[in-house]
Formats: sequence, structure tokens, C-alpha cells
Amino acid sequence: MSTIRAIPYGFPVPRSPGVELALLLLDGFHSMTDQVHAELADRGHPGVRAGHEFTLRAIDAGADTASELGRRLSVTKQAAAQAIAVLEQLGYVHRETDPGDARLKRLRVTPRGHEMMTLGAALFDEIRDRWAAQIGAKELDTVQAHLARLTAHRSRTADDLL
Amino acid sequence: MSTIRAIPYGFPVPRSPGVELALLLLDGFHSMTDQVHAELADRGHPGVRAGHEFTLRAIDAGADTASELGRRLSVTKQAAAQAIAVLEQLGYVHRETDPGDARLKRLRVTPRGHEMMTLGAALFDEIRDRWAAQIGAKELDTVQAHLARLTAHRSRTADDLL
DNA sequence: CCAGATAGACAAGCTACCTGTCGAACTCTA
DNA sequence: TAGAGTTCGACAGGTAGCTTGTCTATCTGG
Repeated sequence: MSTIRAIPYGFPVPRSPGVELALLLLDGFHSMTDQVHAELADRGHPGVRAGHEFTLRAIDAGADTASELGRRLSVTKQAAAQAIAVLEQLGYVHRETDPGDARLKRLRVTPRGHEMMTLGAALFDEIRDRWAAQIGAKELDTVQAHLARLTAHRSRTADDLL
Repeated sequence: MSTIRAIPYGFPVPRSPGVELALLLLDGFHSMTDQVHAELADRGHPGVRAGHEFTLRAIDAGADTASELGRRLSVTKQAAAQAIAVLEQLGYVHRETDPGDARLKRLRVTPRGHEMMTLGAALFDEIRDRWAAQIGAKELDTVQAHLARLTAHRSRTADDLL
């Protein structure tokens, strides 16, 4: 049970503010990704998990080999290779041997992959817009800015995740 | 790759505000739980994962059978039973047959379990306090209140997670 | 008193990771 | 320019935390 997919809801447990905050953060993430996931499936991209989009984004951003992708995502190259295999199967990335270095299999995001990324981003933005409508655009911006500041230290040392 | 444990950091990718927000939420959660996890290990509770504390909390809050725990956590009773087995192994819960209903194995959080829960909550609160010091107590309260409101709909129907 | 519901155990399978090992390909250095 | 060391990706095998399906024991309502 390392990753909590659901929270003991529905009964009045006095929880500490700190625990409460942690749960709200996770819940917020799941709330967004679950909706995006469902909508993507409806729009021609079934089987796409939350991580696929982020992984594809990393590849597109320059992590164009399995080892490099692993490094950027802070997972082993084997795990990265597995993720790539799934993305290739789904038609989101293309793999071909590098002409200059025969060890490398260069990764390229396919048009369909770009389509999925674009749609995914739009869906995330849509949810964010709905949230902005609920609490106010300015307030949401503030929330996001605060979160960015509070987690800023992690942006530099991704390794501290372990 | 359903659960993202790390994010493609360290290179300047223009991400949409919605995607950014989702990542910040997850990052915030991991930031808290990773620190608590490390500190718990240092203070006599090694091997405790993020989920253990939440599961224990659910048991203590009244989910005192495997099936009920599964319902509250929105997982199968088998998954709940497995989690219970781990918690029992670690000495955090005690299991005994209900005298009135021989089908039931009643769960009870042990003193050590309560100790871990208390310590865990204190550690979460500690991090929250540090955050409050960084952006201001009032601001953090506001962030938390907004998050609570934005995810409120999920508090009633935990099933929508699937 | 029996039909149906419920509790929990067991088996098998899945996903997303991990470590360890390997051959092929590249680079650095003596 | 040969050999040493590094790096790439593949493969094998293992683990955690879930899943579905099935089973028996036990309880409950008409």
C-alpha cells in the first residue's frame, strides 16, 4: 500500500491539519488525473494512464533514449524501457536506431502522440478553469504560486524522492 | 506507469497551467509523505509506508473488520486483508475473532500502533508548520480551505475514483 | 429451516517498479 | 591501435500492491 488511491471518507474522524493537507493534495491530483483519463478515453485515446502523458512530455522535451528518460524520470532504464514499449504499442512514440551510435534507439513522439499530449494539456487546463470559476481565478493563481514555492526545493534535486 | 513517483524535472519545458497544477499537487503530497516516512524510520518505525498510517487511521476510526476497511478505503476486501496482514506483522494492529459473529476478525490498533499514528500526525503537522512559516499561516489556511472546497465532491462519493 | 447475503481465505494474474546480468557498441588512454 | 572501462538496451527474475474469481463458514430474514 505505498500509493493511496482512496481515502477513508465519509465518517467524521478528527484528523490533524497536516494529515488533512497531505490528503487534500493527493485528492486534488487524483481528481484532476481521473477526469482527464476518462475524457481522453472518450476522445479516442483509451488506455492512457496519467503517467503516459507525463512520460511522453519528457520524451518530447528531449529525453529521447531509454536511459536518458529513466534518468529524467528518476526510474531505472528498465522501467523507462517498459514505459516506452507501452507508448510504442499505443502508437505514441516511434523508435529507431541512431545512425551515429548503434547502441541508441532514438525516440520520437508521433503525430498521434502530440495530439494526445495537446488534448491532455487542454483537458487539464479545462479542469483548472473550472476550479478557477469555483474559487476565483486570482485565488487559484495564488494557491498554485504557493504550492510552487513550497515544493520548489524538489525541482532541483529529483533524487530526494527516494 | 499509473503512479508517477517522479517528475521530469530539471529542464525548461513549457507546461500548461493545468498540467503544472496537477504536478504541484502530487509533488506536494510526496514532499510531505517522504519526509514523514524518513523521520518515522529514524524514530523507531522503520518500514512504515505512507499508506500504513492512513490505513491505521481508518481502522482506528471504526473500520474494524477487513471488509469494512476495504469499503472505507475503496479497495477490495482482499487488498484490505493484505494491508492488515502487513500492519499485524509490524505490530500495529491486533486481530481476534468476534465472540458474537464467528465470521468476523475484529481489528484493534495496538498501543504501538497508536504511538505511530500520533507520531505520524505530529510529523505531518510539523511540515505543515514549516510551510506556514514560509508562506504565512493565514495563506496556508486559505490554500487548504480552497483545496478542501475543490475536492469536496469526492468526499461523498469515494467510488468515483475508479 | 432454508435461501441468500456476508466474512474472510486462497489462488492466480496484472502493473509498475526493482536488481542483476549480459553482449554489443562506443570512448578514452597508454 | 589495442585493451580497459563505460554506456546502451535487452532479458531474466523478483517484489509490492492491487485486481478478479472461487471457496467455505457463518449469520440472517421470510
